[in-house]
Amino acid sequence: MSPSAAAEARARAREDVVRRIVGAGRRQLAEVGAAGLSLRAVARELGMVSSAVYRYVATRDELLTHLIVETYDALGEAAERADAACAPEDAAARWRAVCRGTRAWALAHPHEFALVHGSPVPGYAAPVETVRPAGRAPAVMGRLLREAVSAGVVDPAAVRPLPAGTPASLRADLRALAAQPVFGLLPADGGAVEGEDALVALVAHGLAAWQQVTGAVVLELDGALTNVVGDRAAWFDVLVDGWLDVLLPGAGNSRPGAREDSV
Amino acid sequence: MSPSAAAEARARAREDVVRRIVGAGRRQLAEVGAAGLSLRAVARELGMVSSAVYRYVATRDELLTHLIVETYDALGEAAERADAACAPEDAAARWRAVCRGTRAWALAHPHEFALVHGSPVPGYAAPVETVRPAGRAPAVMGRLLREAVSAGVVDPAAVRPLPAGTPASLRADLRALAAQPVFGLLPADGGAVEGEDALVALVAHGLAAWQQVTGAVVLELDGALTNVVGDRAAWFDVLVDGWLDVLLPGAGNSRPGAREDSV
DNA sequence: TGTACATCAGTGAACGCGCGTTCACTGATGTAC
DNA sequence: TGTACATCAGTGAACGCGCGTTCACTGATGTAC
Repeated sequence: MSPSAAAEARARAREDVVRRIVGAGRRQLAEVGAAGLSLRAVARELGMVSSAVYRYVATRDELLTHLIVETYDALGEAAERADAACAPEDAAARWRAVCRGTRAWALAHPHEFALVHGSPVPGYAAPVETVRPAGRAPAVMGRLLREAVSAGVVDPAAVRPLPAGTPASLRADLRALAAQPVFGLLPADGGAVEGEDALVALVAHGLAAWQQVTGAVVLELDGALTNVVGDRAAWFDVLVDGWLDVLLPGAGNSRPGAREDSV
Repeated sequence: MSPSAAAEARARAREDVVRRIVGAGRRQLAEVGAAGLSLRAVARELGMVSSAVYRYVATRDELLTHLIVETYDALGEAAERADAACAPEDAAARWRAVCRGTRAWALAHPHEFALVHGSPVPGYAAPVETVRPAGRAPAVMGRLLREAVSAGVVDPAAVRPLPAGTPASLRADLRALAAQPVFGLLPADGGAVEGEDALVALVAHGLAAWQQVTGAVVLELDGALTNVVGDRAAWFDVLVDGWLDVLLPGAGNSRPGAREDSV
């Protein structure tokens, strides 16, 4: 065995153990939630002695960070998959699919979802590595809007404008958001574009819709709908459909309404 | 001192100590969050020995329940106060005030807000006493809508109907919600009412709006807007104003837009 | 008016628990000469 | 080919911590006769 080959094998083995540790952490997380996650329990599940884990993970918080990154990725992948299963030109179907996919993933992995969208774990501050994967799911919605505009599915003239009283600072923030690669609706260099106001307004609607959808899922997981609405999936669909008018105005997208299984 | 007077004095003293315990718990909560709340720390803050607390509170979970009830009440009171400060006939102003008041309270008491609207504390199940106070803040929005309808500010004919595909079970849930005392938009006995569909739809919009507003606050506290929007208050106002068209259609409520401090 | 008794708030020690983290160690594997 | 050495995964004991909860107790206060 050549020296480098041996080193590679060692590295592979290391990575494998790290994967098993993070996997055990994820199973723990699903059972007891982030606040109850413990390195000792992870070691126990893996049949290691607790101190051995420290060969692979420097600290409990580092394990948490791994888990957060993995969670964002899994959530993003769920959104991407739901999107990819639709006909690319059917923006309304894509929007619905992404929303439903997000909700389904969250219901299947409540503790993991809470880890990234719940109250922060006491004493833990999310490090930088966490920021990039966090954008993966929102990016799906962004791409969807961008493609709808460039395909002419959305009529910019029909986009509801921002309220007259919107402060300039907020307009600037939203413009910057529209220019980010995620949306790519405006040139990043800040150059003027025809119909810019409408595109900025569209991004604002997209952000609002994302907040509505994500917030609704958080509240549902929280039990906020207990004794209020029984058929939560149907209610979620109503919520989601309510945005179609706003996100995809013009071109006959208005009030597409009915689900496949509707009455 | 008569026997009963002595008993009363003892009872008053007891209540006072319970109040101080819950107060210390609240301060703890604000500092370390619900997961970190400990009876021992509460006792320490009060200068008692930890076992003495058990004279007043049977268990850590009972203290948590006290805190949850208090939190719902404080949040409800904030909403009520914001509402009461408005001219009763100005439904749009009331809606904005209630939303802003809710957000302001949440920003001022993030851990308490997370206690009732965040991921549940591991191993804690909210008991029944918790249900009634939970409805206090939503009730404010309900009352607002009911009064807007009965004062003729809302034109039922202009209310956007539910999507055609809404399942009957969901319609029934929403109808039941509309008939609850909170809304009081439909008779509780289930008797038919003219324009019932519109009122049910209005309640649905109210529920959606409540989810949007509450969800947006949860996500903001979570840091979801970090590096996205700087002027969060202005963004929240845009969100809130966006619902006016839907919640208060007709009678010139449409697009009231501008804030007092608008450009 | 005085004494025996009951009530009950608060004390202090102790229980058993699980945690994160450190540290000196063993033993296997691969490397250098 | 054989021996001395380095690397490093995993061990086991220990540290100090804070927690929830129990229990036998002291001491003050008020009650009954």
